[in-house]
Amino acid sequence: MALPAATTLLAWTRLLRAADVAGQHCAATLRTVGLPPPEWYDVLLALERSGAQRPRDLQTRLGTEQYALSRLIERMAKAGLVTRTPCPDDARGHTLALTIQGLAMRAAMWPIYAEAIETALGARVAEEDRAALARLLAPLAEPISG
Amino acid sequence: MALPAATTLLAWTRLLRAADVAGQHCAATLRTVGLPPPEWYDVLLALERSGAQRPRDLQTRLGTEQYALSRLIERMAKAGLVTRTPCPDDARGHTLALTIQGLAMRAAMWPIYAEAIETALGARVAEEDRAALARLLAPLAEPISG
DNA sequence: GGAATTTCCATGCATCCGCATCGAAAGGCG
DNA sequence: CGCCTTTCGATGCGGATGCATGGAAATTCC
Repeated sequence: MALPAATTLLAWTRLLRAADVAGQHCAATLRTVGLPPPEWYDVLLALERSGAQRPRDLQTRLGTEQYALSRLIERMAKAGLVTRTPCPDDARGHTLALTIQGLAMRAAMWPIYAEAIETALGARVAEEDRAALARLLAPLAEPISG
Repeated sequence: MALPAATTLLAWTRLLRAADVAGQHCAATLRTVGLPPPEWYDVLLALERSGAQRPRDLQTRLGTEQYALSRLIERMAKAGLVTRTPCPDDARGHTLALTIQGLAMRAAMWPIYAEAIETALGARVAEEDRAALARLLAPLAEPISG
């Protein structure tokens, strides 16, 4: 295994820094207006887009750790945004579904979240560069050794 | 403020995902061989490269939150990797310096860390693409509105 | 010089995360 | 069927994080 080239190290530090800056900005923006953090949005969106589903499916879709998702779901259920109903054909699990409030919350979060994304990324990179960036990041967004 | 374009959203999701995948891989690699997490490396490297310095300087250099750095330093001091000596010309603060063990720890971490970076990034993106990626990420790694 | 402000660092508290593990159900296999 | 392995989801526990705040020293301003 070769040691990293200079371009690798530069890309590495910038990748981590850029994601941190952007992520923090979004989380902070949502928080200052009293809305839940971005990961709640991801769950709400996934349930809205792909319909009611089991935690395992959500876990694969979002790429979160099992225990992290378990507790995230618990908090969101406590907040009345999702429901956990027993799964008919697998008594181990349950089916997650959005509530009306969950649907409303996603709708309420979107404008704020969208503007934060625009500020953190859209407004700072030209259109053609964003396309190139997305293309270059594609392989890195895949799980390692898969 | 315009809402995000499609390329913005794609770049956004991939940026966060890529950084998470890469960061997790590195942290996990270090942990499985019993070494401290990546942020310890960053502190050790900064102290080695730029010499003894105050927490504030380190904070600016690394872009961490003040309280996070304060507690990180405390853990590293407890582990014997850095020392905190009273600052001669500012009685509020102190000067951070590497110990011999801190120097040794950075040296011990580097091969493992480097290989993890190579696996997570270097081996998955071509040389010319890494250069392009670093260039495209440069503006995003800067603090927002600064 | 003295008061108000700002900078520097630490910390109480609640929350969240990571790891390991657990209980329960499903699936595989003789 | 009875046993063993795998999958699903929750959780105890220690530790890390974020937020707010605190205290102390430095700086600014009059």
